[in-house]
Amino acid sequence: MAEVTASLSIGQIAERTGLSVHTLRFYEQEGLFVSPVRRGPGGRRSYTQDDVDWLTVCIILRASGMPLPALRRYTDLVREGTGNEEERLALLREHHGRVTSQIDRLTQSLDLITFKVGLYEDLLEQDRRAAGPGRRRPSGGGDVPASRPGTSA
Amino acid sequence: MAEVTASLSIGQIAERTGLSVHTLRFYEQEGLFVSPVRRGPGGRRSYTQDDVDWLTVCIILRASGMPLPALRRYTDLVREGTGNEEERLALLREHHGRVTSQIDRLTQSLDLITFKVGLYEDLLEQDRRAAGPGRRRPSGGGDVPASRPGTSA
DNA sequence: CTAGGAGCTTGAGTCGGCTCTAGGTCAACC
DNA sequence: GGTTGACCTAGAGCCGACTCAAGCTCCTAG
Repeated sequence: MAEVTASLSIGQIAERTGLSVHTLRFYEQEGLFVSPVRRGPGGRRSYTQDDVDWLTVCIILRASGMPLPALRRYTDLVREGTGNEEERLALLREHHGRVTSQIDRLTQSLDLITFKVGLYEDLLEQDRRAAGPGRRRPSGGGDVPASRPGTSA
Repeated sequence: MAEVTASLSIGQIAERTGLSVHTLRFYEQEGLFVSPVRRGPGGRRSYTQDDVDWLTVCIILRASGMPLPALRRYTDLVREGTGNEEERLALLREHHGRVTSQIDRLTQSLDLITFKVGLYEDLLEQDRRAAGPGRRRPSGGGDVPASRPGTSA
């Protein structure tokens, strides 16, 4: 129970968020802070734990592909205070949709990749088993050039 | 059984892959075709169904975030023919890992987003129910500025 | 015979999201 | 009192992946 509202330097924020100091200044410029960043002696930025918490949310939203303009809009709404919850909800729902469909796309892609990995594993496994008697297998993993057209996996 | 190895124009390829003609030429320049794109009369590019199949794979790999250099490397390996299956497998496995961890990250982010959507839904629902007797709720959805520090959702 | 439309090449431009540089202030330590 | 080291500003640069522009060649239809 020592630090109640300790003020943190940009370097400390960088440390605990994983963002670079460059990025922190850039985000500030982009309006991604709910309350204007205070300044300490010498004009140095001074942050609070609240800023870290907000940045944590921002980082998660960015990591899930929310574009900066959307994030800025959301920040604006929060900064404006209560009364615009419908719009915040709409924004979050839209992003929710984007993320789920992105997960779907990735999952589908993953199917193909897993399938191809399986093909190559089998192929190499067979090669290894046929290694004693000097056999040479001429076929590939579905990607071989000059294979029968229309048979690519 | 009409078209055995019909040759397709760049426009037709664009149509059936969804890539733009610009992008097709760009991909060619980037070495993303297994066999060199043939040319028809007047120097026009002429593609086959095999190219479409390969592009389909490329599109899926790109959609799952494989960078162009990796995709080029993979293409190179396939072009070289049999003998490098281990490296192809390694490449695919690495990408497989990237994709699964990306899905994990997105799924985690989705948790937060779903949670926040829930908060705002509840909040608005309460507002709606309290609408008769002229009550005004002063609190937000976990993002409100000037809420108690450390309580942001 | 000419007007469109599809294609060609080279090279530049765009966009999102950082990332870095240059040149300066300031406080603290040796 | 000089040299770090963290910070400041304004603005340029970079990277990945396209995307477009200018100026040309064809072919085909009216």
